[in-house]
Amino acid sequence: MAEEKVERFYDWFLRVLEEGEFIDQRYPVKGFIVHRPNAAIIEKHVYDMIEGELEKEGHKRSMFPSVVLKSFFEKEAEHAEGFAPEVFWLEPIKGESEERLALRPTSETIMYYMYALWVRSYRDLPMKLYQSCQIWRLDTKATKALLRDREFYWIEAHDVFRTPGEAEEQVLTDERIMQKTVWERLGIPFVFLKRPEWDKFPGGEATYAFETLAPDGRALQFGTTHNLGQKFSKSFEIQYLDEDGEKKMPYQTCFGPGVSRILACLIAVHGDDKGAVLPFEVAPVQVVVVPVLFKDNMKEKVMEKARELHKTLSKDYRVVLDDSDKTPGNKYYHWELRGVPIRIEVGPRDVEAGKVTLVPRDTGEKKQVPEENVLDAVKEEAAAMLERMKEKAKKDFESRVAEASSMEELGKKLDEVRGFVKVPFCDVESFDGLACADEIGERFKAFVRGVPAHNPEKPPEGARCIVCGKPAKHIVWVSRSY
RNA sequence: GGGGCCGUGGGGUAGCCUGGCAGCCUUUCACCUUGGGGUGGUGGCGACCCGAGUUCAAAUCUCGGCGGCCCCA
Repeated sequence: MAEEKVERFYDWFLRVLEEGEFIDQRYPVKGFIVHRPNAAIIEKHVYDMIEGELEKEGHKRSMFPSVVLKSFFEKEAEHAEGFAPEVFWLEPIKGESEERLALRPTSETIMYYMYALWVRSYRDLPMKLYQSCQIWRLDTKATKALLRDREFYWIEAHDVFRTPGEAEEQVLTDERIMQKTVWERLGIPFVFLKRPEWDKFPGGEATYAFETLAPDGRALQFGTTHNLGQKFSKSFEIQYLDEDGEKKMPYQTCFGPGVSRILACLIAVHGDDKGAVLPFEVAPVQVVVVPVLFKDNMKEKVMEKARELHKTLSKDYRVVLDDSDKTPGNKYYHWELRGVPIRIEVGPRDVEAGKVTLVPRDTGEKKQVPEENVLDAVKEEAAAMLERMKEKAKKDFESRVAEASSMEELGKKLDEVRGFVKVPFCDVESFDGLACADEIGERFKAFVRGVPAHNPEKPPEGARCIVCGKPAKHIVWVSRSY
């Protein structure tokens, strides 16, 4: 299956994105790409989906400035140090403040200045705001379309709580939001990993990441959520007066689902050698009607039927009638590349039988359905298709998680399964394990991604770190990554 | 920071070594033909990264610049 996708993933990926008119990367600035309608419309649906869930969980939409004062940026020391190499700085404006401005690489230091003004009383808490926006990070490594750009689109939700327990609870809520959207509705399987101590968000107490697997075996992080503890409330002086009349510092979390990355995951996880395969809910075109015309007396009848179908289906769905003069086969390839979930063919045979031919994108299996049932048939097929896509993706993901108990075996398994390899490891909860992680990095170009946030596996009795041989405290997930 | 590779129509490429009308595939446009898995044909639009040098003549050789990609620290 899908040789090209696996063997030369990025070539395949770029070909689908460009030929399918999802993106155009000819804009001549490295790391900045154009999201064409086919991409932007999917991204809009992904935004709607996640924003909807955030709002159900009590978040309110807002919009903050995209520039940050240097002095604000530097308030939280670890944060400033961590992000400094990736910041785009603006030239100071003549005649105005001498202080430099940065384009936001993330918005903590912008939003929390305001939070300090807004949070007064325990009655103001919890405060839960999100914004959908783009951010800029000057990544010096090789850029890769949608996977590693210098400008990307995401949502960031920033929450403020009275208690550390509420902050911890929010991390679980964030995970549930991703389960309900990225997995349930988009069919992208993922693992929710707590990052090692040395790989935390700069300025946070704990970092959790959502990761799926690209076909080439590299982990693809499409979101993170951080428990910030009181680090930012301290440096930004966010305080509230509690019921007992005491001034207190709140606890914070922030959650960042990467919308462009989720689009990349959709293409990477579900695509095949013919191109993209999109979940019905987010597809820019959900159904394409292809009339099959012959130069005979049926021609007009077929066209008429096709127009009728287009009209009927358009009541409920995003539909295109492809009445161009290309041949049918050509149209099939065209729409398959773009990932259109359902194709409906109408030809003389169908018209005579009072039926239409319905073809789901994932299997390509044609079936005839009575034309009066077409709306229901599309609805049913869309649901069935999502279930098949989920099942297939999940099976693939699970088949690419392996275990190893030595360095040699780790190297072997990484190549073999093209995915995650679980190994006994000394320590990810302090910097003690960093040297071991570095060695894994050096030998295999693979990284200790962390341990599952829930029910982490316990190392068996007497298990030892595969690098240093000290007693293993954890079973960690290792993989190459984007 | 060190090393390597490469810039030719919208996309992919040949030509470069050995200087001589820039070829092919794809895309796109028009017309005809075809139409249940990329129909065939005719015609059209469209390119040598920039600058200087050598030469009768430069995509090709030399020098400089700009841009992109890859590998290593």
